[in-house]
This record gives sequence, C-alpha cells and structure tokens, in this order.
Amino acid sequence: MPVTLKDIAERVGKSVPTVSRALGNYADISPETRMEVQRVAQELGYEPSAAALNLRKQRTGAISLILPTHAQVRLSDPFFSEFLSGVVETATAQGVELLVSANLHEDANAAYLKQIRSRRTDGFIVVRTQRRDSRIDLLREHDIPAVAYGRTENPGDLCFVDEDGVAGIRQVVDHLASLGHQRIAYISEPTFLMKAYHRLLGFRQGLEKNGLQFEPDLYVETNFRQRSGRQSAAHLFDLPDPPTAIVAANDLLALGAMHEAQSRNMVVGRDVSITGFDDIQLAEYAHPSLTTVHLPAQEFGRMVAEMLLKLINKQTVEQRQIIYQPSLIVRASSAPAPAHKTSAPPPA
Amino acid sequence: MPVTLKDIAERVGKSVPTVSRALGNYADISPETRMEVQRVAQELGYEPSAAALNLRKQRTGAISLILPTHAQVRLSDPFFSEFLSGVVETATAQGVELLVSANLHEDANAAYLKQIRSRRTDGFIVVRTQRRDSRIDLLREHDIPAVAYGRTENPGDLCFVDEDGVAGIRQVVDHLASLGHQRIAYISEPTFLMKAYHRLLGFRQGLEKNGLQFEPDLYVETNFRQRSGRQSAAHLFDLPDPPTAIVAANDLLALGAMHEAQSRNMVVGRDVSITGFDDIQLAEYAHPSLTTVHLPAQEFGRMVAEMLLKLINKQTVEQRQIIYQPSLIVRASSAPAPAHKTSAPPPA
DNA sequence: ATTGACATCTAAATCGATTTAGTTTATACT
DNA sequence: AGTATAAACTAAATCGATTTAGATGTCAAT
Repeated sequence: MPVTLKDIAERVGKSVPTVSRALGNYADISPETRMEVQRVAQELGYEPSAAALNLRKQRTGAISLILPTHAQVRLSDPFFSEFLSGVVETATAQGVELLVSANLHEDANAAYLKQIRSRRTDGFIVVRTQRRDSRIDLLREHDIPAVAYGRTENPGDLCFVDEDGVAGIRQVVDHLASLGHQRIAYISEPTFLMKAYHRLLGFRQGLEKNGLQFEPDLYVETNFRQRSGRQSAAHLFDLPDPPTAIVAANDLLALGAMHEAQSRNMVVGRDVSITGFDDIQLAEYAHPSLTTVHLPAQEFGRMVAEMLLKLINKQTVEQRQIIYQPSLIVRASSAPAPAHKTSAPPPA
Repeated sequence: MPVTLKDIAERVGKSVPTVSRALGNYADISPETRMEVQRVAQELGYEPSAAALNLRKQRTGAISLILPTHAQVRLSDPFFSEFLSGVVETATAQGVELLVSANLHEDANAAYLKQIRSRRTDGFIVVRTQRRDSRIDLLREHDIPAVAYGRTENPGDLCFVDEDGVAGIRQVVDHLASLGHQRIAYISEPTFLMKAYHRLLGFRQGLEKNGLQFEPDLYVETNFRQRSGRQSAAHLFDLPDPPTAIVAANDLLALGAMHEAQSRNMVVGRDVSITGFDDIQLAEYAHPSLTTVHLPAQEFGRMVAEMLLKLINKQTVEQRQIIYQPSLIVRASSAPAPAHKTSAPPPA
C-alpha cells in the first residue's frame, strides 16, 4: 500500500494539514514537528500522490508529444528519435513526465482535443509542422502552452525552434554547382510540411543563384522513407538525360537513392553525387559516407522542451523563435561532375 | 475553462451524481434524463478530468517505460525506436497513455521507485534486461504489473517477450562456417545484458557445433554504437592473423565494422564477411546490404504492450513468456572465405 | 387508507493532497 | 488584570469525479 499524508499524520500524532505544511517547510510549524515529520516521511518512503496533486493544483507535471500519422511519419525515423531523446532527457531532468502517443484518428486534432479536455498534460510539443497547421490553431484557441519544432504560416507568434532549411539546401546546391554539376535533381518530402517546403525553396534559390534552371523533370515529390528515395532515384536514372547529382530532402531518402545507384553499379561519389539533409548518425557510416547538412537533433529536442517548460512555469522566454543556421558537411558521396556526362554547355 | 460534471448538472438542472450515472448508462436514470445529459455533454465537449478519475479509481490509464542509462543505451538506437513505436501504437489504440522517461540517477531503481510511490502509472515495460536485474525484483516487491522485453535470471515467473538469441547467432555461425570461414571473430555488447549473453552463448555453441575453437583473441566486448563497432573491427584487423569473418552482436556494430573495413579498402563480402543482428531498416540499404538476423522490433513492442495491458486489466494472459525464433537473412555482406587467407588447414 | 414495489433522483462520503480561515495556548505589554 | 501578539496547530473547503446509502414520488395492490 502506498504511503499517504494520513499515515504520517497518525505516526507523528498530528493532523494531515500539519504534515503537509511541515513537508512544505511552512513557517508556522515548530522545528521539532518539522524534523519529526520529515524523518517519518523519509522512513516510510513517502511520495505525494500524483493524482491528488494534479487534481488539487490543476497541474499535471507532464508534457505531451503526439506523433502525427499523416504521410507515414514514424517514430523510428532516426532524426526524430534523436530529437525525442533530447526531449525525454530534458523533461526527466526537470522532474516532468513525457506523454507519448500516436494520432490514430483520421482527424489530426482528435488526439489533441482529448488530451486537452481531460487535462492530462500541461503543454504540447508539436512536431512536423505543416505550412498551415490546424493543431496550432487548436492549441491557441484553448490557450494551452505549446512549442513547435518547425514554423508554420499560421498567424500569431508561435514559439518554435527550427532550422534555416532554405539556407541549408542552398549550401548544398552551391557545393554541387561548384563541383561542376549542372543537372541537379531534387527528391522532396511532401511539401505541405513546412520544412519540406523550405528545403525545396532553398533548392530553387540555389539553382537560380548559380544560374541554373529548375527543371520539372528533375523534381520528384515523395514521402520520407528509404524505399521512396530508392524509387525516386530509379525514376531519375531512367530519364533520357539523367542528373549528375541528386539532392535529397533528408538522409533516409539519400541513402535509398544511393542504394539504387549502387544496385545499378554506379559508383556514388564518382558517377553520381548524392546529398542528404539532417546528418543522422548513419550518414557518416554509410558507404560512401554521405554529404549532408548537419542538424543537432538532440539539441533541438532539448531546446524545445526547455522552452515549453519555461512557458508552463510562466518564466520569461527570452527567445520565442529560434532559427538555427545549419552547415554543410562534405563527405564522400559528392564529387566533381563526370566530364563525359555533362549535357549541354561544353562546345564539344 | 474545461467542462466538468457540475457544468452539465447545472445545464440540465440535475445533480452531479445523476449526470455521472447518466453518462455511465446506469439503470436508475430515466431515458429522458440520460438522453438530455448525453446531449449536453456532447455539446459542451465534456471529457472527464484525468486527475479526478485517477484519484477516485486508483488507476492512471498510463503505462511507463523508463530508459536505462547504463552502457550508453540511447533512445535513438534504431531497433529500440522501432520497438517503442509498437508500444506507442498499441497503448494509444487501447486508450492508454505511455510515459517515457530516462533514468538519470546512478541508482537504476530510483526512477522506478519514484513512479511507483507517486502512483503515476499502472504498470511498467522493462527494456534491456540484465542477467540479474534489480528492477525486476523491485517491481515484484511492490507487486506492480510489468512485462519485460528480454528475460532475466531472477527467480519468479516474469512476463516477457524475448527472442532466441542463442539460436539466432548459431544460424549466423553455421552460415559463415558453411562458406568456409574458420577464423570468425565476435564483437559483443556488454554481457551483463541478458541478450548480449545469449548471443555470445550462441556464438560459442555455433563454433563448437562446426568444430571450431573459441579464440579469445577474436573476441571483443564493447558497447552498442557504430563507433565501437568500428574500433573493435580496427583492433581485429590489426591482429597478426586477422579474422575472415566478423559476427557483430547487432547491426550498428556491424555497420561500424563495415565502415572500418571499407576505410582500409577492403571489400566487404569479398575480403571479409560481416554480419549483424536485429535487421534494422538500414541493414537492407547498407552497401553492401547486411547479412543479419531478423527481429520484428515493432511487433515485439506491440506484444509487450498488449501483455502488460492484459495484466493490468486482470485478463488472463495465455502466454506469459514468449520466445521468438528468429531467422537469418543472407545478404551481400557475407560471402565465401577468401581462399588465400585461410590460415591453418589447407596443406599447402 | 395503508402498504409495498418501483422508478428516479440526490446527500454525503471518498480518493489524497493543499489552502483558507480560524482556534488554542503561551508570552509580552500596559 | 486585561489585552494584544505571536507561535503552532487544525477544521473545513476544495479540486472533479464515483459510489453508497438513502430519499422522494408514483402507482398498484390490499
């Protein structure tokens, strides 16, 4: 049986409120009583009932993260699980629980609404923001503390942590262009997602800056997984005039594309250059190692969690909107464009 | 402001208990009242307060999973995050929350004890079981429902889901032996972990069965990560008489070992064979694709969660101990032993 | 008219804490 | 002696549900 204040009260011969106040170090408790109560509490291994506290304080001591199910998002995405580990660590370090659930409904907001109404959580971490994200509207309506990983185009001053995806991909394109690539393909994540939209934007800006044209043929929009990366790459390689470089919107897509190239006996980093985004742990260990844009996933998780906890505790959040400037990591999967393959310009 | 029973009671002009009973479909409520109450509840978007329910019912509607911190276990382990996604899905589908936290204390049991005492959870999922696991003892002492992923050597009939690691690695060794390998190295996870112990056991049994000797030189015990796999492989390749095959206790170690081999310009699947265990998503997409032992990680997560929920709901658990028989997936990273490298037997 | 049976409903207790508003006792001050 | 003040404690209310034990009213049977 768990230990309650009543148990302690009986043991020390005082009332329940006295015990409560003694444990709370209130001034109107005599030193002797305080000591005795604390000693007994320790001895019995007293820990306050979370449920009673929640009810009384209207505070759950928990934050919530609901996994979106749209577009085959999976917890097992290596980037996301790094992010999550940052969240978990921070929450635990601050004595707060993390509720993780999935949204199995069609309605993306059903899970949120249920948690809000049943008052299970003190705040939300929103991941995979969409350009127009109804979850944000819902949370704002109910005035629930929330921090997003990723921006939205919703009105209002959302708290978020994000990376500058536009700048990230622009660096990739600069890099490839400087290696002489002219036919650069892009494999995109679904662009209703804010970050996919930014990355695509970066790609187009990068092309333009380097005097290259955006060619619809060299653009594929798909989802997140390796399999999709592979299929998209297959499509690109089958074009009459295939690209010499493929920019993938994330590392998993890039690894899938690499796999396809290799299964065609192409040497990645010689016959074709392939780049990713995120710099997941496996990017460095891929063969060849993957040129990508580094994001501190775990750190993002920490930052988001910390911001949310401040919001909940009504502390001032000095920076409500953080945009991280990522940097390019050049590894072996990108190399100069093969000379013989260059399609248009050389007057040969 | 959240909606309470009181709000509904005022609206329909009945008492709080009546509303409660109407929503609970009790028989002593007139059909008209029942209908009216349910209509109003629907209209106001009533959802019972989780805290009030917890307190009254002594049930939290949540299960808990505490990440162990020993031996650099990380949430971001791809196998583990697949497992976790199975847990999350099952919990959510059954209307139960999942609490995820980390154990940041030195004392592995501190986090458990705190959750038990504060009655935050209805039960635990225990991962990364150790041969002798004090967490299991603690949970048994407190009589808290718990299901482990992995066995222990603790006394008592623990509920668990596990794979037959011994049989899994034996298949790997059989496979390599049949390819002519005689110098087979093993990179182990820390063997205080039950599963690492089983896999090592399988390795030794496999050697014996194939008439090979266990050579301490060809054995490295390390932790879980790619980096360790790489370092261990470096050590093995630097031996005067290096192995022709490396069996890694998991896929990440194998990918690290592959990376080291490749950085020495060895061709994996020709100059050396390397195998993994777990069959994480990336194993298939590695280059060369990785020979490994398949485990249905997500399915394990589902099974564990389902078993735990049955335990909590006092339903009969038909199978309290499940040991899955894994099977070998042969891919490109394993191949016949290079003829010239064979060390002892050929009478050349 | 009285009794019993039934249908509906509600007062009060409960879960385990905290907080508000007192109460009691001792001490100090005039 | 009478009053004010402070110290140390507690009764009662509260958070939002559920449950137990009754209360009330209606109707039928005697």
